[in-house]
Amino acid sequence: MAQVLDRRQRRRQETIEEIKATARQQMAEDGVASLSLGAIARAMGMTPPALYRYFENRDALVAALVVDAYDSMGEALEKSVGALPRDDYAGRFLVLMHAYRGWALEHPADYALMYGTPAASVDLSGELERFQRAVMRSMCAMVEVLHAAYDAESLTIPGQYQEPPPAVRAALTWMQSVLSDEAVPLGVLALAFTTWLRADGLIWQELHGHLPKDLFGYGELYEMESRVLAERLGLAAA
Amino acid sequence: MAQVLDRRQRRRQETIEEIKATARQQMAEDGVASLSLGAIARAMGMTPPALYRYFENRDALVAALVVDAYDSMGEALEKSVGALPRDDYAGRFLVLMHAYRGWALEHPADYALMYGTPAASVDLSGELERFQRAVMRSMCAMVEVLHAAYDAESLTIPGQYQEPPPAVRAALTWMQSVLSDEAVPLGVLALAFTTWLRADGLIWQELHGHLPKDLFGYGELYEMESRVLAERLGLAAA
DNA sequence: TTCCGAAAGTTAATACTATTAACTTTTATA
DNA sequence: TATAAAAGTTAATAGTATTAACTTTCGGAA
Repeated sequence: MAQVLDRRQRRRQETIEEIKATARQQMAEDGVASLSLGAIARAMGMTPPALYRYFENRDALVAALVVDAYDSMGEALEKSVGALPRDDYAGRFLVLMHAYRGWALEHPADYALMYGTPAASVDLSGELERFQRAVMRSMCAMVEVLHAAYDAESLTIPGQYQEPPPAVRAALTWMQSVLSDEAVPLGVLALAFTTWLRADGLIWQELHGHLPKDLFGYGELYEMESRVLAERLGLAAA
Repeated sequence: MAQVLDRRQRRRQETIEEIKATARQQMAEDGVASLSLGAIARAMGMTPPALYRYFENRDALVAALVVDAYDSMGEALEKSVGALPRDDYAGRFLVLMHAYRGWALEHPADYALMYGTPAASVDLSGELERFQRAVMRSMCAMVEVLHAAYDAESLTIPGQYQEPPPAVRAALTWMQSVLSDEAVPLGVLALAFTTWLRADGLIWQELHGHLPKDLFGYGELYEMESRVLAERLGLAAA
């Protein structure tokens, strides 16, 4: 009995993965906006209503794709710093920044899903926690790098970050709890957070901005900003 | 004859404005994604096909809304610095940053239109130049403030910004030409650009991020970042 | 081996969307 | 007042998500 259910559930899981894979492929080809259940079903040799056996509706599928995207990104980030020695703080920081943009450029549709407007329409109530944890996972790698540098006294935290205003402090404390790492100083969290947001601004502009893409040396600009940041943070190289 | 056309064209222009106003209102209420020609027509007491007398298609309407949004934002930014004396560089900078976020929070739908994914699907060929000029207008105010500070030797430009890599240099030169202000140093342009992008990252996260909004002191975080930035740029107060 | 029940998938239908074509009304003037 | 263009209508097409009802498939139990 148990085996049977396992078997069926395995096939079911395979179908779910195939649906998501097909959806990702179509997003990559025609953009996020044109993600169509009909097109997905057609590509899989099914009829559209069959998809509702696997996802409650279109939004549920999108939500699943978003969570997957965060996981994929988190994995890529974690892998990127793995090769470098733990005390090469500057190196790990730069590799992480580079990997962040690299992942975004390799998965533009997923990135658009994570940070674009469609995500706002998606209902996340119910699995909100799982979602927020997925978001925080992508921050985790940066927090680790900065935390290690902090412990080695190789991180200069601006004064304002050490004594943040109360509302900011509350937010950072919440982050601490989600990361389940009460030891990480709030200043480190603040730096990690604003660093990612700065990267987001640059990458989003590169992917979806209205300035001539071919002309703009976004890659060099990004690397330049990363180096400036590493220097300012006082991160030591190995 | 001329009067007739003028009269007709004026009525036509009024209808166009009414369409855009209705669209903006609906976006504000139900989000950008649910912008529907049918709903707009219904609210105006028309039938949907009538709208095609004024806009070639849905994308053309969206494009017009985006250009309008950039203009509105540019105007708000210009107005914000108007009250302060020209030599209060830090004050003008902070007011500008504050006005930027303020406008975004007051016009979330327009902001989503400018930076969100729907804009990417919109075809801008044809009026590309007009569009890019609209984008650059919002940068203009920041460039002016920093340029004035630069001339007064009250702006510290990081070394990397003064000697940017070639591809970045090309982009900045292009910006110079669009701003039709060849005199503004490239370092100032680079600073203005990256400053806006940083603001974008914060604001976008505040509006469309997946972290608990009520908990996050985005306002205080933004002001904090602005102050840190002003200090780092070496901007002098009046 | 047959039979049963659940899972998976189908067809048909509803309600929405943008868009085009063809037709009608309105409008402003020559 | 007749005319021509502008503005708006109805009708139709093709696409979307979604639900309901029906059918097939599948895996195990009697």
